[in-house]
This record gives sequence, structure tokens and C-alpha cells, in this order.
Amino acid sequence: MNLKLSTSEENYIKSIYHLQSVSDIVNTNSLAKELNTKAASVTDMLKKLKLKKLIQYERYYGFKLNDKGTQTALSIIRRHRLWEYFLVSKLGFDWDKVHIIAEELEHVSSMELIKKLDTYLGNPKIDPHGDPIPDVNGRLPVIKQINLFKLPLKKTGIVSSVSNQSPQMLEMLKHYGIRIGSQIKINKAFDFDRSLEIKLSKQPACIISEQVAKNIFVYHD
Amino acid sequence: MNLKLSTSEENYIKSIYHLQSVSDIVNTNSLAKELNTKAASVTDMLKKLKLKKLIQYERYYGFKLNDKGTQTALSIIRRHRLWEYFLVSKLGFDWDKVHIIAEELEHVSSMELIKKLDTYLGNPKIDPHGDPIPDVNGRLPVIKQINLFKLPLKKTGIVSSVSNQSPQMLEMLKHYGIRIGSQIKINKAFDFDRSLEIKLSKQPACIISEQVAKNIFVYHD
DNA sequence: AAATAAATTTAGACAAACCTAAAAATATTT
DNA sequence: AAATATTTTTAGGTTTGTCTAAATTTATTT
Ligand SMILES: [Mn+2]
Ligand SMILES: [Mn+2]
Ligand SMILES: [Mn+2]
Ligand SMILES: [Mn+2]
Repeated sequence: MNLKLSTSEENYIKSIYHLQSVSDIVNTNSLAKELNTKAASVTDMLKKLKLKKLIQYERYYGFKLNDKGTQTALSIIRRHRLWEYFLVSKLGFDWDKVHIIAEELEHVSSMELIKKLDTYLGNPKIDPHGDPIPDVNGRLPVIKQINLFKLPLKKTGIVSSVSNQSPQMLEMLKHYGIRIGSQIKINKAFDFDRSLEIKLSKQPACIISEQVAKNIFVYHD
Repeated sequence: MNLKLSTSEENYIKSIYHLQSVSDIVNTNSLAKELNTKAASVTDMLKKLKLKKLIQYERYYGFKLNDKGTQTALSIIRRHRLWEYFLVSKLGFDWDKVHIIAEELEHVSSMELIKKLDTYLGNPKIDPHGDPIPDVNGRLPVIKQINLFKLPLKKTGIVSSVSNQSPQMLEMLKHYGIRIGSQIKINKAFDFDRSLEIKLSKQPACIISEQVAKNIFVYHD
């Protein structure tokens, strides 16, 4: 039995992982929808993944990743997010364009490549969408992120994620020059409309509305 | 019929191109050998590539790339060599390790990715093995390279290729700090043993033997 | 407790890419 | 010109990953 996983097998493993982290009920249909395929194809693949000892699976009963499967998923997610980070920070892609490309790059199998890429990028801990990047051992860094409103005045935070990723929101953030990784400080909080005057490094201060601010999360030590 | 080429189809196209550039006699068997596959599989693929109008093919008679096929090949080679350049110049891989990895990366299909990668790398013209990188329009840059011995004294050349790529040779070059793309100048040529005193930017001058020098090719304007 | 609905699995097929073994075409000896 | 050798193609299979349609199991109504 082949040790190396195919692109398809990897995509299934990753999708199961994601569905599991969102809800406990991971079933054949939801997985089929996630992967743009049919329930019958999912069943076929579940049998194979069970044979490869990556999932627990009893027919009609349900399925979930076992330890080996979880580790595998984390390693694929690591590759995916490192590539996303590369595409944004080095090649200058907008963060809403990188997912589809990383979906292909994540399947390039060289261990050495990912090790060197990680070093080259400076061992980043969060990807351009604010999601944590698992380390070599599959451990997810704990990112103690707080809502921008909870950041004390005049204290520097680093933008770690944005909960609304609609094109409209991304357009605004781009206009303000706010990105994942940006250093941000609150100069003043206005009670009247809960707007905030913020200061980003190398940029003049500006004011953002409550609607924008409440979707921004930062971390600080 | 699917417009996008599969990884396999791309590998076949690229191999045909390479065999054609080496010898006129490109036949089923040589292609099978090049691709580590069997003659029967090659015949199957030749039919498909003909259907996709990438090759001229008459059974028992022979085959070759047509214009569309040649352009396709050059575009794959462009991706391959840009990735090789990236792996060496940015990630610090040794040049003898990058081919296998680029063999996978070349199949990632985003046009935008290659455009941005090219810009990021500074539009390089030669890959780490000294091979020319086709431009966006599939044109191969003409690299007027000369043997290091032909480089006039005190004139700067750029190392463009090395004809001996044995591990022993690569080890020596690494020790001297000589790489594809290095700026190199000849300070003095010794008649006694035909050794050369050379000067690389940011390095003290050093002397290389005739055996080493004769394998080094440079280009200069 | 039936009846009905929903979810899941099986049965059977298909395309892509590969294989082995045999047949057919072409090339080279004798 | 035959005989032999080489090259290439076909015939028929396999594996992977997909599909539709039908069967089976489980869940929800009535
Ligand atoms: Mn993927
Ligand atoms: Mn992401
Ligand atoms: Mn390849
Ligand atoms: Mn190369």
C-alpha cells in the first residue's frame, strides 16, 4: 500500500479536519459538498482512508480523523498557509487571491522545501487570513488575540485576523492600509459613535467606524 | 475536450521538446525511456496529444511538436526554470537539488503566479544550471556565452553555465563561492599551468586550476 | 408502529494513465 | 528475396477517482 498520499487523498483529509473543527457532525453529505463532489465518491474515499489508517470509519455510523490523520492534516495545512504567506508577503498578492493557488502548491511533497521556505519567511506564526500556521511537529501556536476594542489605548497590537472577509471589507482595509501583521495603535476612542482613531506605522492617523473595528482582531504580548 | 493540460500531458510535451533539441530522431522508444514508462503508454499519449493539436503524428511514421506544442513546451520550461532560480537564489538550495522539486512546481497553473514570481526574481535570464529562461512570449534569450579563458583580462563577466556538473565539481565551485550569476573578473593568467587568478565580487581574489576554469562559461556584453 | 423522508452505501460505468503480451509494420541481415 | 530483428501499435487489463441510479439503513413523521 502506497505511503505517499495523492492530491485527492490530501484534499479529503484536509476537508475532514476543517469540518471537524467547525462542528462535531461531519457526515458524508457535508464532506461531499465541501469537496464539490458526490456522496458516493466520498464513501469510496472513506474506505481507502480507513485502509490507510488515517480515519476511524464504520459504515452508516460516521467517521473522524485519528491521530495519524490529524497529524497529516496539520502538515498539509502548514504547507498551505506557508505558501499563502509567501504569496502575500513576497510576491505581493492580495490575500483574497492566494487560497486557490496555495490549494495546488500545498501538494508539492518535498520536506526540505517546506523547511527552507519556513526559514526564508522568518518562521511566521499566522497566515494572511489570520489563521495560525502549525509548526513542524503539527502544533498550532496559541494566538491570544483580542478584539481591537479591547486593545488598551496607546498600546501597540499586531493585526492577527479579520472576521469579515467580504470583498467590501477587504476593499476598505486595503484603503486604510490595514493588513494581517500591521502594527496598530489606538490614539483615541470616541464614545459618540464608538469610532476609533488609529495609527499604523508609516501612515498618518485615521478614523475607522465601529463596524470596521469590531471585525479586526489583534494580538499583543 | 479539456483545454487545461494534465501533469502527465505537460511532462510528455516537455520531454518531446528536450529530445527534439538534442537529436532529430525522436521516437517512441526514446520518449518512453526519457519518461521512465513503456512504449505502449507513449503511443496512447501520442494519440491524445494529436487530438489536442499539440503534435504532428502519423502512426509508424513519427511525431514532432507543432507550433502550439512548442509554445506550450516553452511555457512549461519557463515555469520550471523560474522555480529553479527561486529555489537556489531565495531558498538557498544547492543547484543539484532543485530539479526534482521544480518538476512538481512547474505544473502549478496560475499565470498570475508566474508573472509575479518573475518580477520578484528580477526577470532572470538564465537558470541555476546556466540554461536560458524563455520569456512570457516563449522567446529564448540569446546568451552569447564564452569560455572563461576567452574573457579579456580585467573585464567583468557573469557566470552563465558550468559544463561539468559532477558532485566533485559542484563541491569545488561552492568552496570558491562561484555560482551561476556570479560576477567574475580575471586578474591574471599564468602561462605555466594555465591557472587563473580570479576576483569575485565581495570576495578576496583566488586562483583556480585549468581543469576548473575550462568548465566555466561566462557572458558579457 | 407504519409510512415517509433523508442519509448513506453499493452496483456498475467511465476517463485517465499506466501496464503486459501479442500483432503488425518497418528495418536490417543473410 | 527471405529470414530475422527491431520498433511501434493494438488488445485487453489494472488502478485511481469520479459519476448516476438503485438499494439499504437510519431518522422523522404521522
Ligand atoms: Mn489542495
Ligand atoms: Mn489561509
Ligand atoms: Mn514535471
Ligand atoms: Mn535547470
